[in-house]
Amino acid sequence: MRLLIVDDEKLIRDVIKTYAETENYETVEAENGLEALDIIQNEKIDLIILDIMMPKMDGMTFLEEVKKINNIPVIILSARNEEYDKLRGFDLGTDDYLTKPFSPKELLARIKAILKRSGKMTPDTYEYQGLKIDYPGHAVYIDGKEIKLTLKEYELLCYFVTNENIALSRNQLLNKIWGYDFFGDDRTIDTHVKMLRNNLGPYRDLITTVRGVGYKFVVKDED
Amino acid sequence: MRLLIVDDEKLIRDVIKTYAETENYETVEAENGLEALDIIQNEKIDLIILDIMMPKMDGMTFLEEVKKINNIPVIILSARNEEYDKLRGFDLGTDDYLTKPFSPKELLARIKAILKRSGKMTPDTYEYQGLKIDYPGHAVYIDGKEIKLTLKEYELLCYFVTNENIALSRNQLLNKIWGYDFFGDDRTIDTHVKMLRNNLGPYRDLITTVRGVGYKFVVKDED
DNA sequence: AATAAGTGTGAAAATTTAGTGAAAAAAAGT
DNA sequence: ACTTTTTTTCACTAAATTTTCACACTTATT
Repeated sequence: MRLLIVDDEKLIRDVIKTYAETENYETVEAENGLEALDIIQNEKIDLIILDIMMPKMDGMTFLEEVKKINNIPVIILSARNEEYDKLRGFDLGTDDYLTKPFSPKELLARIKAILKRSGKMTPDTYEYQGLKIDYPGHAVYIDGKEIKLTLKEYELLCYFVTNENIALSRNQLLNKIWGYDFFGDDRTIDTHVKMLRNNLGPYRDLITTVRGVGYKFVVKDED
Repeated sequence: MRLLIVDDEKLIRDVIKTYAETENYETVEAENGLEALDIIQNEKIDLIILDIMMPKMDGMTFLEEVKKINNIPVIILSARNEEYDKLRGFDLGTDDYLTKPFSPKELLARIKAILKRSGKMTPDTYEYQGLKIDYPGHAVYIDGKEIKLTLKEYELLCYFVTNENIALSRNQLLNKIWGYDFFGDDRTIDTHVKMLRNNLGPYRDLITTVRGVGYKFVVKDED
């Protein structure tokens, strides 16, 4: 879950960021509407927290733009009694409104609520047949029995399952799991895939090789 | 029900006290954080009403201490428009926030609400097999015999048990237990975990290490 | 069939990480 | 002021993880 925090005051951004991170949300910050627009066009953002009072491109204008471009839910922050009326006209369908000063608890509660109803809740487990990943517990089970994976193997598996049926190049895997600053050997991945496959036992074939590209985690729809 | 009112202005304490008593709450007063800390360590308090702006030990510091020591719910009072970073100390669990000037009626409503839900939500003991934590008493028992833990060990254990089966990163532990302003060594945690494990004796294995991440308190469901 | 390119794999080497005891530093008691 | 306790840092070790690499193997191409 990635939240975009749009506020011109760094202090407020920081506070929100701090609390958001305790709930394991990733955060991205923007200090004005222009910056924010740029971000939502280039990154995947699940929810925007927007201070309506800002210099440069003000909140209202930004909000209009967002609603044109796509449907990311927005939580609007505003000083009490400020432009509440202006917001009337808005379709607050997926959105929420909060007056300052607000308690972080309240904000987090609303974030949770909105993400939930917009169907974007991160599930905390993944399951496919007898394969189960318990994300909070950092654990993987096969037919109910925990299998022990190293961190890299675990990360690899998680990345695979969030990209079911998509071929992932070695480069993609390196960048996402090892980070952009890894300058080692491509083939390191192969070794990790090997070990992951071994650990997956009966499910080892879910990871297929895409020759000349990389690997793919293949699952069949089970309707 | 005993409420602790922490505010440097006697006038406000008196107002709150008066109203609280109409609802048959007992009240205890403190005019600064130090005094208040002393009280919560020596008396049974069910709810704290805390003015965030105070001399001596200010409200935030006090709040952090309270949250470390035990789990008493807090209603925070604050002048409107006061800086938001003051909100930082929130434990988002059981607290509430109220801006001055507030109506006594509103305050009482929140008191009632919090006491109601904290009555249900905050059990005052934790038990798993022969391991028992007595929160109000700040004590831990193994098979009925008290074991003596240092404060950090106790805090660590409490945080673990409230996050059963969830892998906790060192960072998370540092932030939650040491506070966001601790800039020491990661490995300090390891040492404390070591000591906690030693003290847990037969239950030492409940704390498992999650390599590359941190630690996890693992309990098996006992249906 | 020969060749080239890409992949699987086992094992060794390099690196990282966690457990630990002991010392230093800080805090609390007396 | 002194002792005791708690907390933190640190260095060393053992162990686990990660990476590299050589060689066997597979697949695609000519």
